[in-house]
Amino acid sequence: MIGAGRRRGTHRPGGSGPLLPGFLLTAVARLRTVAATMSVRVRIAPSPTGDPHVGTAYIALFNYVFAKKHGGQFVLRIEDTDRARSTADSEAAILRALRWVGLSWDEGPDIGGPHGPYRQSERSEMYQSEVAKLVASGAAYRCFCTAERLAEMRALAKGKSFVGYDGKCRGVDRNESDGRAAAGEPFVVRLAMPKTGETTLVDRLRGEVRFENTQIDDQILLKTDGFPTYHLANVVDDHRMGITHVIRAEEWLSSTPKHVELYKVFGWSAPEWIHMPLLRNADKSKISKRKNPVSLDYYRAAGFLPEALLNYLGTMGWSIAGDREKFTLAEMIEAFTFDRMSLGGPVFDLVKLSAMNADYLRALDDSGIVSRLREWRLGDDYLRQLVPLVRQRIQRMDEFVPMTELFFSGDLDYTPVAKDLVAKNRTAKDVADCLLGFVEALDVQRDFSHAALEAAARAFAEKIAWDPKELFMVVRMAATARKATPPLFETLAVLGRDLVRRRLRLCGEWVKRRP
RNA sequence: GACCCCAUCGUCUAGUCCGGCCUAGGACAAUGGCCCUUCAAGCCAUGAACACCGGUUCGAAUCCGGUUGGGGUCGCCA
Repeated sequence: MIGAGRRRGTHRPGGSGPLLPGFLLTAVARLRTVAATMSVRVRIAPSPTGDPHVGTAYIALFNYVFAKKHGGQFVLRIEDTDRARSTADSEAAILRALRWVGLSWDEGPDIGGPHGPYRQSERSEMYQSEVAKLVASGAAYRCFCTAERLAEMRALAKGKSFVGYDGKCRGVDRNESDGRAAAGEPFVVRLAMPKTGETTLVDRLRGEVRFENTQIDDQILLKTDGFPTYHLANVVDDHRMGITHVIRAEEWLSSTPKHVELYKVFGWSAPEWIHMPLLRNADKSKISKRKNPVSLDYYRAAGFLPEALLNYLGTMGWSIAGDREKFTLAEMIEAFTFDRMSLGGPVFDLVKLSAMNADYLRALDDSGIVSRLREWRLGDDYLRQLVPLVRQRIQRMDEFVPMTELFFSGDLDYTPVAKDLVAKNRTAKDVADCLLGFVEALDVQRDFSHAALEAAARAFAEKIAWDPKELFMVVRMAATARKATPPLFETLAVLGRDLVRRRLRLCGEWVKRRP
């Protein structure tokens, strides 16, 4: 039943009963299509908790293209409900990176729009008032369980078929619940999922997907701190912002029934669901920073052209035609349809991306390449950062290029420093663990000034009980493949977080692999 | 483990909806050659896949079922 006609356009939720004659059906379908065409509104909703992710650009691209194809709007919304991890810095980096790849939005936190604010942290009252309605109607309830109890519960459920929340507080009497809340006892609010039956949804790419309700636990909607979880905020905002199509990564598919239930209890009509395949590492697991560079800033720093990256992302799961893989954004919009999606998770392949980048680079004329090089690292700004690092060392200008070569390279060859990398009192594993551990520390180090880096390095040295000097030397060699360099932290600061982390990780892995 | 999704060359994919035109096409990578002072580029060529089993059918990569395999989710993260 599901098999027939799925994933090839023919699939449309809604009435198609045999009650209408064919020509009328066609007319209705046409009307519906026109209506949908006029009203398409989609969004990308990144969480500002880290580096701008290549997966965000991927999903944003398909949202953008779909919106433009149908003359609709593409909205950028910031999902910063995780107060502990969200940073303004990360948000700015995400916007900058998205703009760098060539995407733009019709509404967003930076440009405003009729459905603002576009930052969830500024919409708290909306979630509060919406969730109050659910509690009043009994569709949601307060849960007073402590984190400790939940952890115990999960430990107990390990290996069992159901591992979600056991519903303990669902039976708490309303008066008691009100009283405890009034008395200041901390609580979260959970959605009271139906305990029987099933929830079905129609995914544009897969057709009907069904879930037994017994498999779905009572999702937290409001956290103890009063902030909403993704599930609540996303549904409330999508509804209020008039989002018609939710185009997001497949990892959301299993929580979609919770969202479907939320739309139901709110009495709102749900958007169309479109779950995109996940970008993968070479081993087919979900793309991750340990196995792939995932920061858009890395791709920029590594000299990829944004239009090449965007084109490549457009070939991930989608094809414009059987024998064609190079196309512009405009061509993609022109040709776009979800009917040409394939659902196997595409492996993100740097080698193929590089080949495509080569095509784009070589298609430029000479001065085109020159201006790209200037935008990249051969501009005054970058050169000026280099000068303080070499002015004490330079005697003639002809030494500048060889002296600063490492600031213009990508991945390095560590063979020349191989024997020095692992000191006599250390094993290769020590050094690799150290490097990889330091990279993890740098992942959350947004301030990349030399002073902040030095503080971070000293703290890390203490943590792993290494002499700071030894750590500094290992980091120096990993970041530069040399033993003699300009001052370490100034060097790292100029190289930037993406290049530094990439080199340190590669060096760590290289050391580990070496016999 | 439970639930959900997926399944064509090593990788990205075309073909699958509407079964025959598929001795399965293109691209990246690989290999060999041509070109060339060298390298790169370019050009030519080669190897490389319908996961498996069963069913439906005159005919299946294509439809159905099962198996296997891979992935995702199971957070007061998104």
